[in-house]
Amino acid sequence: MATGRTHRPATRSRGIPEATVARLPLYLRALTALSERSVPTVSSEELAAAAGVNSAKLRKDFSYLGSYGTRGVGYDVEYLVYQISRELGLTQDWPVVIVGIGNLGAALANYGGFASRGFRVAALIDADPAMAGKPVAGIPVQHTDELEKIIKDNGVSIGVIATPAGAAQQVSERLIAAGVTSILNFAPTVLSVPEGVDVRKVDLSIELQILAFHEQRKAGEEAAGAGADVSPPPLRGGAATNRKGPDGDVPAVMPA
Amino acid sequence: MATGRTHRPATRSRGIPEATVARLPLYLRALTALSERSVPTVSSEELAAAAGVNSAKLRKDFSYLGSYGTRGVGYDVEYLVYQISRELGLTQDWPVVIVGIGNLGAALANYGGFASRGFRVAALIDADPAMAGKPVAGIPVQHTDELEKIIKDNGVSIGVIATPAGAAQQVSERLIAAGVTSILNFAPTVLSVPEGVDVRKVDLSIELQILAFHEQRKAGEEAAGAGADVSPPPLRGGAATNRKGPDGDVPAVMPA
DNA sequence: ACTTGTGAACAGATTCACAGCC
DNA sequence: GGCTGTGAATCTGTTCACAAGT
Repeated sequence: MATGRTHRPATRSRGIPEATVARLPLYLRALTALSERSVPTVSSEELAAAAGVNSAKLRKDFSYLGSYGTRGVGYDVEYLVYQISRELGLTQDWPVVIVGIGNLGAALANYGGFASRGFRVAALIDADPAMAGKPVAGIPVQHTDELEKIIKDNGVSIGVIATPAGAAQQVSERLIAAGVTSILNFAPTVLSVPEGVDVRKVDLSIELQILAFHEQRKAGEEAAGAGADVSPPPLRGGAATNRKGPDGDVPAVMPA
Repeated sequence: MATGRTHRPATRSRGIPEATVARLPLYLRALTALSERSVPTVSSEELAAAAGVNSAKLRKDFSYLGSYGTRGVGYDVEYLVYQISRELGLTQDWPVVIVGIGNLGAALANYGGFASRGFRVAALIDADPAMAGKPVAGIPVQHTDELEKIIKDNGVSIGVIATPAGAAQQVSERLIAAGVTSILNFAPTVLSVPEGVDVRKVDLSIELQILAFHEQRKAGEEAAGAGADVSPPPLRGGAATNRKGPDGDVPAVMPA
């Protein structure tokens, strides 16, 4: 097995940190906006502001791609747009399929930013026979039975799952068996997939819960600042070790 | 222990790492499923598998919340559901507004997982006067003019932005001015907000671009393993230092 | 015997701060 | 003078491995 070194940073300029990869699309968007306004060059400071990050981070990120700037001047906008696009693999067109054309699937199909940047909706797939043939966003919906054929005929390697949670795992298995190796999952489930398949998930309720956590904390600090006590009735003593409510403690959530 | 120390880990059990917070909703979902199947206890190993993480990470995460397990046995499902819910602030109900009732906004409004877990759609808001009064997901859409009043009357602190990119910044400013302190942004823009306001973003095209990056890399490694050359025409020499195409290099993207 | 809880080691990401080049 | 590129320092997160508790 001399191949497939997925872990080590390889020789050198390969092995861009994951955190950097996740920011490249952000930079690309900001650069595209500058390009449309025909701005020729931009400093790390300006670009960082536009992308919502700090400039040291941006420079470090770019340093993984190569030395694409000019000291004392900044970065050439067009040049960088090309380099980042290439690094992200957007100089080629990726056909994607969307499975599950409910409200969300339809919204995704209609989303413009799709086509604009290297992606093409190759097909819409839904399990409901009544949907078959109906056009959504100008593309006729096809039945799940056709899934394997569609994937193969179009050389699709990226699939978007927008089905109900219950169907997602099975859909992912069919996609993968047919040749898909990257999945964007909107269904609120953990997908289990074989080694080598990438999954990214987008989950509304998780995001809201994270916001709620911080929101609650803000309320608590505010109250503390004003002199009120933060934790009124529920447990959690102040002692460092040996907490844990023994048993009379789970208040009105459902248990016995 | 004066007031509002937002940065240091405080005395002790405050200061749950951000990465842990982001996983709590995942654990909660897995636990809820177990709870529905009336499973009384679960080991870190089992729960970790269900949540798609490894067990050491899960135990470490839980250790930030307190000692809620029993050695040799595992965790009590109901008890943990309650503790995590409380930690996330889901024992109270959070009213949220959705601004921008296009395809996506409607999909979000219809999304069930919303109401189920501590969130309540208090209002739908859209700038199109033609939408006003129309019910979406059983809730009548209200006009943007009412935004401030709606936020204040309902004590909304979490807003969801599903408008086009161009409107998002302005909408966020109005939400914040009216009292919102957490925003979930689906518009493909960087929002700039004052200190103390939390923003999380969900961006389809960023996720796809990250997948494309890995997809491209897979294709490259495969080719390399098979003996083919990875980088056919474009630049990027192999030399370690002193790269950067001097000027005849930007191939057919748009520049001069 | 089994599983949690956690220090300690490790790995990854961010920030600092400045040398190097325009 | 101004701005990039990057080592070094720092911070955050993950994994290991085992002592402690049931």
